Amino acid sequence: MADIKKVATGKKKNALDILKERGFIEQTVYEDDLYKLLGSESVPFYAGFDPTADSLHIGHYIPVMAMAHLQRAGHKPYVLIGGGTAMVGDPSYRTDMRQMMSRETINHNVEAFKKQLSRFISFSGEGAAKLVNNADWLLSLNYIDFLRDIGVYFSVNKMLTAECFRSRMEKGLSFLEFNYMLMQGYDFLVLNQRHGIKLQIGGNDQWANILAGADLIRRKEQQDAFAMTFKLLLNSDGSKMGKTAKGALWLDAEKTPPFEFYQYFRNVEDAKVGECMRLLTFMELSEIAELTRHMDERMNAAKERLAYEVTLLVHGQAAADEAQARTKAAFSGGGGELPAEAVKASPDIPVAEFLVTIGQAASRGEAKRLIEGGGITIDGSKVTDIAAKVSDMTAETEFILQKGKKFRAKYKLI
RNA sequence: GGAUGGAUGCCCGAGCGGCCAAAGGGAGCAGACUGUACAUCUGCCGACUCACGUCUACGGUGGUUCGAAUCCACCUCCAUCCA
Repeated sequence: MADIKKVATGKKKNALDILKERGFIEQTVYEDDLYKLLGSESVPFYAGFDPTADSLHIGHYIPVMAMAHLQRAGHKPYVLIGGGTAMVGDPSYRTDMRQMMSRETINHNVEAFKKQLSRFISFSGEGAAKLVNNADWLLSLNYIDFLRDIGVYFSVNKMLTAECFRSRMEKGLSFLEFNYMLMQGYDFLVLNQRHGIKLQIGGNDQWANILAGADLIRRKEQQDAFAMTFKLLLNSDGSKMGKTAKGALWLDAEKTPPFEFYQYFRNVEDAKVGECMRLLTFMELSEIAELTRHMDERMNAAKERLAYEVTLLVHGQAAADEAQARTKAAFSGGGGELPAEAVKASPDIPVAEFLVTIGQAASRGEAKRLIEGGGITIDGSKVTDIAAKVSDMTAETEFILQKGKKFRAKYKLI
């Protein structure tokens, strides 16, 4: 990982160039002016996060990395927690209305966010990042004042042309949700007035909302305000990257164990490895180019590196090392280094039932189907009889069980 | 407030009295091919049972019927049109 201070004090490169060459940028406004601004002074900027869960997930990763790059280039990050807006729910690109949240839940989530964010951006020292919560100004808003001071600047006609609302016109959109754009625009205005923030960044799905704020500042305050949105990580079939069977890929070790997290990146498709490295790690571009030069099995080395780097950033060195070691043990044969998991069961337990016990099958029926499909191997020999007991397969009480190609673990019966 | 249409398995979606644990697609899991990739192909895909089979499921509650996801009544929620 690059040293923050060294980068910050070294010969400064324009942050926009850094983000551009790594492939972050999707859209900007007044790009030339923004470029000059970023090149001439330390610019306070912000990105908003909805505290709708108690962990960030991979979808937040890119804006967070962008914040880190900007901070390293000498700009000052503000993390806006949407404690107030979360009580409304962002309608953007959603087919259903979101659940509204209580203040307690939101506060709990904010704490969790800060902890995770501090791995990427610094909350102390010079240019420290700051956390702000829009509940602080949104909750005390007076409706009439808001309509008069802010409402006048918004054209409903214009709002309706925004893609995020248009797609909702068929399904239905409540007035509550319709106001989300005004509130988010207001956030930008407040932050501009209080902290001199001139730039909002975010995912491209936030483009309309970010623009609303920048426009509001330009019209109401006659001041420059800029917007920047980032690419979304997509699989080559166009689906969002980071979806797993269990839902999102979380940055929280409890929700997505580091090993699983590591494996996700170990398995990204070849074509996306370079992109992931540029967007999700601080690796040098030249090194990335070198590692991803060959589109064949040499790609595996690049994927190992990617998985390691990303896990290191998110979970720290110990977790990254462990994930790597477990991977070696599980996939490079052997198994001596695999830690054995103790399971309370007799050697006479049927294999099918054992699979259910260890959580590798949801029901005995599924376990039997797995065996019928030839997916289960114990100590190297395939289980072929659905009624087989563990003791039929091995005389040992400690053995290696494989399910398919990707699951391999050692168990000890007690 | 009125009229009409709708609610089906993890998701989308067909079924419209017995042949329905419910077509088709997606997701998922396993197998083949590989490089722990992508794409492709094959199988599986409610629970329990070795199995015959049994149970639980088509928004909710009742009803008609030998038999209901399918018909009827009421309720809940959603959409469209009219006011």
